[in-house]
Amino acid sequence: MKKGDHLFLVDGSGYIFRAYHALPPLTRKSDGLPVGAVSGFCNMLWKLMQDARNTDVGVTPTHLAVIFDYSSKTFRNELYPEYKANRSAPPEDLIPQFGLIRQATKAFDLPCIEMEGFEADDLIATYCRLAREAGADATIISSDKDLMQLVGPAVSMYDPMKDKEIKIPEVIEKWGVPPEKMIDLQALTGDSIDNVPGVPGIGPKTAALLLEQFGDLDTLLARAGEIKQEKRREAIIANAEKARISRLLVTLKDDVPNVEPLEDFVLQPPNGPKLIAFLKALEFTTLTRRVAEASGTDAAEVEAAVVKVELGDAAHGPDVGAGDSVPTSALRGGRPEGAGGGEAASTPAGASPPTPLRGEGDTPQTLAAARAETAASMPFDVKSYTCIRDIAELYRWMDEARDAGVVAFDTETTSLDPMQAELCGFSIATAPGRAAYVPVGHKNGVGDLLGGGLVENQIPIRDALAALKPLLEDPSVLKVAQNLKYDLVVMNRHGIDVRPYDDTMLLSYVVDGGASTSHGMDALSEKWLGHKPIAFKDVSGSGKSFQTFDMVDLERATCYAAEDADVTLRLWLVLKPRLVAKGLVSVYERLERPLVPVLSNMEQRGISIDRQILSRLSGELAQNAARIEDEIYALVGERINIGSPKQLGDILFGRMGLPGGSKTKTGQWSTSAQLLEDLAAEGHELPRKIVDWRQLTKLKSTYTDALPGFVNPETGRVHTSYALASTTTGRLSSSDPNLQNIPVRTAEGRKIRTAFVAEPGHRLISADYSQIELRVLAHVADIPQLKKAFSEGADIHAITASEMFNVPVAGMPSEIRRRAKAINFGIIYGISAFGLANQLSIPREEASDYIKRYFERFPGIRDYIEETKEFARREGYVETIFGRRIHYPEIRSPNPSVRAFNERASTNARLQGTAADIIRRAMIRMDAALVAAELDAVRMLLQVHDELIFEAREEDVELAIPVIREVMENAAMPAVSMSVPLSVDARAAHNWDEAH
DNA sequence: ACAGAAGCTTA
DNA sequence: GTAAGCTTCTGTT
Repeated sequence: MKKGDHLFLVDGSGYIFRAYHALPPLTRKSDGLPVGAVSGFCNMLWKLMQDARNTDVGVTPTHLAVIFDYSSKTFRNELYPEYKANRSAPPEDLIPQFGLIRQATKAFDLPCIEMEGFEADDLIATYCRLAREAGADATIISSDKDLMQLVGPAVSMYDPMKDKEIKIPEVIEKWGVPPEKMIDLQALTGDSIDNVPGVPGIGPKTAALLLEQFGDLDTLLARAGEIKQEKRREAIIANAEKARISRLLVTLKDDVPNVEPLEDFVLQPPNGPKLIAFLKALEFTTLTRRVAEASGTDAAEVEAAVVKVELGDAAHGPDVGAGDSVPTSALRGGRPEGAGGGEAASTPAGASPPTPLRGEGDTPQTLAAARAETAASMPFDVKSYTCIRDIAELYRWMDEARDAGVVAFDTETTSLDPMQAELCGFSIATAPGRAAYVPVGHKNGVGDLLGGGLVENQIPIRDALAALKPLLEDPSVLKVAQNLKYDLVVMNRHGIDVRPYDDTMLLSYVVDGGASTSHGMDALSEKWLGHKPIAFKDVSGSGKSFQTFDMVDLERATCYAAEDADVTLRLWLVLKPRLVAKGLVSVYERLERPLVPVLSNMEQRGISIDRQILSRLSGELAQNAARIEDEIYALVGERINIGSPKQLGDILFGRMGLPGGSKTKTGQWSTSAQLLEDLAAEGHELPRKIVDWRQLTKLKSTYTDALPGFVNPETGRVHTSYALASTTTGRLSSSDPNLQNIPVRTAEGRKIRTAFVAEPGHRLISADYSQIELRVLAHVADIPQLKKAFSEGADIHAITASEMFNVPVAGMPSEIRRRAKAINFGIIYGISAFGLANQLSIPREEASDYIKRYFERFPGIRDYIEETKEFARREGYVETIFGRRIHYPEIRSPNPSVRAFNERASTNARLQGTAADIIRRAMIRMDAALVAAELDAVRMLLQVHDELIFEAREEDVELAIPVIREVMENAAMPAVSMSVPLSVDARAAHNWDEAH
C-alpha cells in the first residue's frame, strides 16, 4: 500500500446490527425472516465496488476488507468482567443473518477478517494505523460512535445508510468535541449497551462542556474540585476510578498483532457468476440483474448457489455450516425480495357509497347546511380508505373527482422542507368518508438502501403524476388542501400547477383569526369535526424512532394520508359556508388565497448567500468572543458558563454583590441587556463585557453559523418558509431560516446582510414603506396635524415633538425628538405609562404626564383608541380597513391585566393588521405589474413586514424601481382611498446591506 | 427527547 | 406597551 491508495474498512458486525434495528417493527414482523440486512449489505458492497471503477467519484477504494467481531470474549473482559455483560442475546430472527453476511462477503471475493480476542473495532483501528503509516487514506464504513476516535486527516467514516460522510467537523458537530477527545468523552458518558460505566449523570453534552473547560480527562479528574455545579462535582470525584476504567475499555487497540498484510486487501473485479449464484439463491432479483449487466454475465445461465443458514450461535466464527442448516427459501416463505410490510387495505366493493357533491337538488343554503352536517356527523373509518396501486383504478378515481367537481388533495413527502421533500405519495378525497392514497415512492427497509428499492406494485411516479396533472390543472374542478402552499411547492417542482383551489387553513384563519391559536389540521378537525386524526408521529415515530414517510408501510400510510384528505374535504364543507355567512369572502379571496402562489414562487426562488463572507465573519466573531471570554474569566476568577443566565446572576449579584438586580418570575436574578447596560453605565466592567459577548455569540450561532446550513444543495440558495396563518394580526412569519430578523441595528450585525447577494450581473432591490403604521394611524384616526406632516414629507417624530413641547423643528435637541419617537411607537403598541417609562428609563409619573400631554394635542388619537376598545369589547374582535377580523376572546376578562393586555393588542392589531393587508395587496399585484412593464425577469424574493426584496438584472433595475414603488404606494387602492400618501424608499445594490 | 424560561434578533 | 422565530440552558420524562 502506498500514498494515494485508499483503504475501505467495512464494519460488518456493526452494519448488520444497525440495519436490523433500523427496520420498523411492523415491516420486520410481517416479513417472516428478514434478509433485509443481508440485501442492504450486498447493495452497499456492490455500490462501493462500482464507485471504485467510476473515476468521476471523488473517493474510490483501492483496497477493501470487511471486518467482523469474532466472539463476545475479548481482552476487555480481563480488564472489567462486566464489560458487555448485560448485552442480551441477539434477536432470534437476526441470528441467521450473521452467517449469511459472511457468505456474502466471500461471494464478493472480499477479505473477511476477524480475530479471536479482539473486537472488529480494534482490527479497524489497527488497519487504519497501518494505512496511515503507509501514507494512504482510509474510510471506515460505519457510523458507530466507538470508531469516531479514529477520525483524522487521513481517516474518515462513511454512513452507508444515511449516505453521509463523517469527518472531523461532523464529529465535532455531533459530539461537541474533536475526534481525539472522543475517548475521554466516552469515558465520562459510558455506554449502557456495552456496560461501560462512565460517570453517572454525565451525558454527552455535559461531558463535552467539561472537556472544553478542562482540556482532557486527566486534568478534569485532577481539578474536579473546581467544578461549580455541586451534583456534577460530587459525581465526578466519586466516580473518577470508573472513568479511568471506562477510558481503557473504550480506547481501541491499534496494534493487534499478526494481522493480515494490507496487500491482501487489493480490490479485485468481482467474479460475476460466483456472485450471481449467491444473489440468486437469496432471490435478490434487482441486484442480480445489476451485477449481470455490469459483469456481462447472463444471469439465466447461472444456477443459484446452495446457501446454508446457521441457526443458533450468533456472532460466531468462520466455521460456517455448524449447527442445523436449512435452505433459505424455507425460512423466507417464498416471498420475493424485499416484500416487507403489509398490503394496504382496499375498499370492499360497495362500502361507504360516495355522497356526490354535485347533482343534488335544493337551494344553495340548505345544500350547504346539509353538506356541513354530513361532513361533521359522518363517522370516520380509516380502514375503508383505498390504497391505489393500479393505474386503471387511479384513472377511475380521477374521473370520480372530476364528476364531484371538488376534490381534497394532500401530498406525503420525506421532509417538512418542500424544497427538499421527495414525493412519497398523494391522497385525494371525493366525498366525506371516501378517500384514497396513491403511494409512488415508498421504499422497503434496509434491504434497498442504496439504489432503488421501491415497494413493489406502486404506480410509477411518472405515470401517477401524468394521471393527476390534468385534474389538478382542470379549471372546472376545485382542489381543496390544508396549507396548500406546501403542496404547491412540491407539485411545482414536478411541473404541475394547482388551480383553482381553496385552502382550509386560510379559511379558518379568515373566519377565526385570533380566536384559535392554531389553524393546523389536527386542531381544526377536533374543533369542527370532533374527530382526532391519526397523529403524524404515530405513523412516522419521533426522535430516535423517526422514519421518513417513504419507509412507512402502505397500510398505515394509507390510513393516515387518506384520512388527511378526508378531514380536509370535510373541513372545507364546514368552513366555506361560514366564510360566506360572515361576509368575509372578499378578505379571503383578495388578501389570502391569491398570496399562496406568490409566496410559493418566492420560496422556490430563494436568495443567494455568500458563504465565504459568513465563514470569515464567523471566524472573527469566534476570535473576539474568545478574547472577551478570557477577560470575563479573569474578572470572575473562574471559568463559568457565560451563556447561563443562572450562573451569571449568581456571580454578578450574589458573589460580587453588584447593585440593582431584580428577579424574574421564576426567582432568578435578571441579567437582561437593559439591566447590564445600566450597570455598565455606572462604571462596572463585567456587565459591559457580558453584553458584548452575548452580541457576538448571538450573531455567530444564530446567523453566521446557521445560515450556510440552509443553503439548498440543488439550487445553491436559501429558501425560507413563509407562514400565512401563524400571526394574529395578518402579518406573515418566516422560518427555516427566519429571514425577517436578520440584524440591521448594529454595524457588526449589518455585516451579516452583506452576505445576502445578487447573482452576477444582477442587483438586489430593497423597497420599504416609510412609517406605514403611523400613516395608517393618521388615516384611520383622522389626525389633521399628522396627515399634513405626511403630505408634506416632514419628519413625523420632530413634528410630534414640536406639537407636544412647543419647540420649533429647526434645531430641535435630539433627546426631545427621541422621546416623541418613543411615544409614537408607544401609541402603535397600545401605550401604557409603565411601558413608556421603561422604554425611556424615566419615572412612571413623567411618562404618564407625556401621554396626557400627547392626548391633549392629538385628541383624535385618544378617541380612536377608546372607540377601538369599545368596539372590541362589544364585538369581541377588531377590523382592519380591509375588513380582516382579529378576535380577542379575552377582552372582557375580569382580570384587569389580561383585559389591559387585550386592549393594547387589539388597538395595535388594527394598525399592524392594516399595514400587513396593504403589503399583501402589493405583493399580490406585483408580478402582473412587472410583466406588464416587460420586466418578467425581475423576481420578488423576500418580505420583511414593510419591505420587499427583489432580484433584477442590472439593465432592468432603473425601470423596475418605479414600477415597484407605484404598486406599493397604490396598494390600498381602489378598495380604500387613503387620506395619507404611502411613501416607499427603494434602492438597488449588490448586497442587502447596501440596498437597504 | 422534550418543554419552558431567558435572552436576543427583526418590524 | 405590539407582532414574530431561534438558541441556549435547565429540569423533567
